Amino acid sequence: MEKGRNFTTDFHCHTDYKTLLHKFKLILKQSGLKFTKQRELIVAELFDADKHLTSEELYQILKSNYPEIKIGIATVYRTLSLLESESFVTTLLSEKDAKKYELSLKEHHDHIICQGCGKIVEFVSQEIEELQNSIANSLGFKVQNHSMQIFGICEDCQKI
Amino acid sequence: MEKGRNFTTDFHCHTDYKTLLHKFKLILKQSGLKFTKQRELIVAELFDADKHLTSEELYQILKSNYPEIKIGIATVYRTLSLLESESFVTTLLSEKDAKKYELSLKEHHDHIICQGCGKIVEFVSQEIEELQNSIANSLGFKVQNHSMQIFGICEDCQKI
DNA sequence: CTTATTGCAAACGTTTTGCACGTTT
DNA sequence: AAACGTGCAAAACGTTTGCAATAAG
Repeated sequence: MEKGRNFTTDFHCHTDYKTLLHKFKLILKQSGLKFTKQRELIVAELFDADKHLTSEELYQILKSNYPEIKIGIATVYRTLSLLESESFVTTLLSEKDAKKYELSLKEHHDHIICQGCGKIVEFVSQEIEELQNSIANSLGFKVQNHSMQIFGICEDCQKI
Repeated sequence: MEKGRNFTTDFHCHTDYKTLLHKFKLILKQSGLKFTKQRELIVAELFDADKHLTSEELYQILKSNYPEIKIGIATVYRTLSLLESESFVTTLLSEKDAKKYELSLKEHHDHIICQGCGKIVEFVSQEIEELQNSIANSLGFKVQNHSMQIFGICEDCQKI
């Protein structure tokens, strides 16, 4: 953690593509599901993506990167739902647009979103995490998950 | 704040209906907008509601409580958008359903949502608020707003 | 009398579904 | 061969919009 900061924006990606694919195949096998070309490419593109993707964005990327294979948007939706239910991807709800997905490769983190340009910065604060857990416990809840977004204007957009 | 807790679930509602309505009329007048029966009833029902409402729920309540007046769902959507842009209501995005609205009568607060029964408990932690602001500032963001939801299983649902 | 607001229905963007065909196991 | 997955098109869902009629200021 950087000096003087009570949070970090520095995440470690624990997983390489080979390990990820193996984990994915394992999940499929355990549920009696099949490993298809379409599912493979969806995971591959999520791995390569450097940002959160909507189903539509992912679909367009797949069509343009792999013109030789057939893919329908329904398959993208179905696969993302599957991945979400397996906690293989993390979902970000947005005010205006569609759901956005990213692989759950990184450590858990929260998001700060610029309302000007849509830029997303990820961060995690151990202090906040602990407070959230302590609050939920006091209220008798067993925590499954949480999401926190800060909405604001980033440095660049403030200059405009 | 209760002893031994680093948060509170005890909010004060600063505003009675008369004051609320006056504030609403003022907003309308300042924007050159008109005070209509439909807008009045929407605000009245939001005031009476003891939970977050979707546009559809609010529409159904209005039709059943006031069968004598005409109301269309488009008006409910338009009015909620107006109220949202004036920060008169607070919006809660949900994973599955539509947007949910509540009047911004209470102090700012966050939500913990039971995935079993949908129950929503509101809370606020001054410590978390301060940490959020300090993180955003360090990242160069000017904070406009933030939302935090914890998802879990409430005490009752854990027994089932 | 002017302007904003309404209800309606049609349009919209996102997501889901039914189905016949294809692929994986 | 059996079971699951696929693309396609249609449907579903929440939400927005164009419009002619209506109500507020």
